[in-house]
Amino acid sequence: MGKTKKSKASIYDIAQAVGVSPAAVSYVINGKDKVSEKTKAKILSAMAEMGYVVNQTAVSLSRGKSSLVGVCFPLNSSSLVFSDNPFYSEFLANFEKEISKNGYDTIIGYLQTPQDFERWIVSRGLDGLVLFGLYSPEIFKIILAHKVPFILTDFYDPEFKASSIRIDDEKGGYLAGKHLIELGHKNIAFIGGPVEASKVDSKRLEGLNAALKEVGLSCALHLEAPTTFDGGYNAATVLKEHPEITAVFCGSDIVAIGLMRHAQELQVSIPDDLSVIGFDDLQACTYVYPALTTIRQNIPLKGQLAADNLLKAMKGEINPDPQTLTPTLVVRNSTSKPRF
Amino acid sequence: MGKTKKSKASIYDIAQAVGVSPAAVSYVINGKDKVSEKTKAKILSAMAEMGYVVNQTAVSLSRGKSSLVGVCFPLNSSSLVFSDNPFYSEFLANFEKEISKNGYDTIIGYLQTPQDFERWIVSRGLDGLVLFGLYSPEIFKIILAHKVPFILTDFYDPEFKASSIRIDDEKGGYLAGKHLIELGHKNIAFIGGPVEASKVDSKRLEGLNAALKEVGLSCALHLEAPTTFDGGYNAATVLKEHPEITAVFCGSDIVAIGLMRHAQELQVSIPDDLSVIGFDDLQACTYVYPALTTIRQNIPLKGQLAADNLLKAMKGEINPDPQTLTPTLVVRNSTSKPRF
DNA sequence: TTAGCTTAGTTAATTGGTTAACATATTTAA
DNA sequence: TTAAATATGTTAACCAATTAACTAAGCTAA
Repeated sequence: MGKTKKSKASIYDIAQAVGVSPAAVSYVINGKDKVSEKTKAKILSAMAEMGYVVNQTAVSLSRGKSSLVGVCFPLNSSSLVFSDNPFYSEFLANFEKEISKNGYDTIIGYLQTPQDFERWIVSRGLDGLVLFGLYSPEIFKIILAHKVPFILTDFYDPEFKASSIRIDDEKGGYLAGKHLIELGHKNIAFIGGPVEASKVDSKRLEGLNAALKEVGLSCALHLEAPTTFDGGYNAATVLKEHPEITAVFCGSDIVAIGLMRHAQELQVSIPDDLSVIGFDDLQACTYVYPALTTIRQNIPLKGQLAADNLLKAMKGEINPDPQTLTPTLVVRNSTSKPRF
Repeated sequence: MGKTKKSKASIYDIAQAVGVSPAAVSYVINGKDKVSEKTKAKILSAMAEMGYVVNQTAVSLSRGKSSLVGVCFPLNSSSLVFSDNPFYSEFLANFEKEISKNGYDTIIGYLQTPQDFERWIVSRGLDGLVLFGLYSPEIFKIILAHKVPFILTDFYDPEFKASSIRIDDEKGGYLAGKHLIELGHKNIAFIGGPVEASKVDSKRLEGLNAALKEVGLSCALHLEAPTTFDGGYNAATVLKEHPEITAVFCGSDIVAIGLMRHAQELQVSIPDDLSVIGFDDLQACTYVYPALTTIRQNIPLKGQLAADNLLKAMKGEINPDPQTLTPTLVVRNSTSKPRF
């Protein structure tokens, strides 16, 4: 057996080895210009030799900053949202990559009650928060009360003085409409979430309507359906009763995928009998047959921007205007000219 | 303006308000039986009134335990793995749910170098680690050197004295083979990852072979393909040249989905001309047409077991035998009797 | 020459909670 | 009636950093 090495070297150990005070070591670690080059070199080499790694816990306690940010996925919505959607893995990976460059670590939470939230935020002393979608007023009260910088994703309310990131849903809807119109469709339907629940979908519908209006058309049919595979699946039966409709714009890819699936089972050929366009550009768009034409949002960019905005927010730079990403049209095989 | 409340109450504040020592407050918080009911009640009510929330950072520092566990997704593999696979969101959600019940928070990391790893583990003082798949020997050396309890997921090496969770790949392969045999198939192909890279897939192939051997058959064709949509897509051309093959078992759903897609483009009808069975049971299995028959692994259970095993490992209870989950057959519409 | 400024450090309080060791007061047992 | 045991606390060292305030030596300029 060799010497029993202490499992972790502290600045005290380094200081003792070099023969200086712990403060000197701390100054070197933090790049403060208070130590001579000679001493600095000695400290640095002792640190390397002894395998020194800073104890973030101690730093957090003494500085009153945790260098920890929380990303929260609410549990009150349908659990489908998380497991269905590669969106979250992809967002998280890109967010983490960016925020970790700045020395922050990411903690995740699936919280339900305001009490859970408070415990989570306060006990860990989170420096910042990323919130998805809508939370209850009680939860917002907690967040606001503790003055934790936070950013909103896929949700925007002018009432909140917070940075937020969203996609230009209206423009997305417009692009979808334009695409269908250019293909020659006249009777276009929209399938989206219940209006009061999904502001996002109603914006997408507005965009569609704007495109239709430009050419003197209007939405032929507006179906409400939950934002799930089954929601789209069930909508197919209604569509089957409206043979005059030659194209559908779905507020989400997942709905479009469910719709296509059932349509095919009902002998409705896509895109020959019915053109379908979605929104999001999930990976699954390329798996389905025919591959789904859709409006793409750039998820990696969203993750990166979320990190950038949160970093700014933590410095007190809050941009009350939502940061809006521009969606793009991705044409695949689920849309074509109408038959007649 | 009201009174300027201190932003966070500490045990000192509580102690002062009640007129006891901070230690008494600490004992109450930790349920130590050292304080009279009367005093305890006073402390508890002061805590409630002053909105006391424990400072985990201070607890971590003084106890030398962070109550933080890390879940690490390696970056060196194809990024597809993460964004393609709802597996990770789903695993994470269930893992977090279970581990948070025991007072741990989850921190995520996408680490690359051994140095990144070391900084991550040591500086936050992580109490435990969840690792996915295979890491470099240098990274394992770091982990072992710091004696952090960890568990392995989807990877098992008897060399490591660590708990691990995997699925019974061999049994899964057997179930797939059995299903195809019972449908009457005689010429069955296998598509999987390169043998040296994917131990998992070779186990699955072994299971298939075992089932075939029971009825005096053997694998008609073994194709190697990367575990991606494109890997499956490209394999379809080879299969087209082998009309005698009536069924394929793919080592992963994603490969099966790519294969089905191209097969349909090549006018190979599924399941009439070719039965396809996958492995994993991704959500996408129900999106594709026809819905994919597959071997299911119970992801929520996997997340929960990962948490349970990690909790045990942190108590020093390491089970060197891998914990093996049993896969099940999920029959959908991509498999049927062969035409002839 | 001497007051004043740098440079290169050190000292010690602070962050919030834990816990071993100690101190009384009260109960119990002999 | 005492000694021992129990109940109910308090004190203070400790965890690993940070940082304001202090110090001493060396240098500069008038």
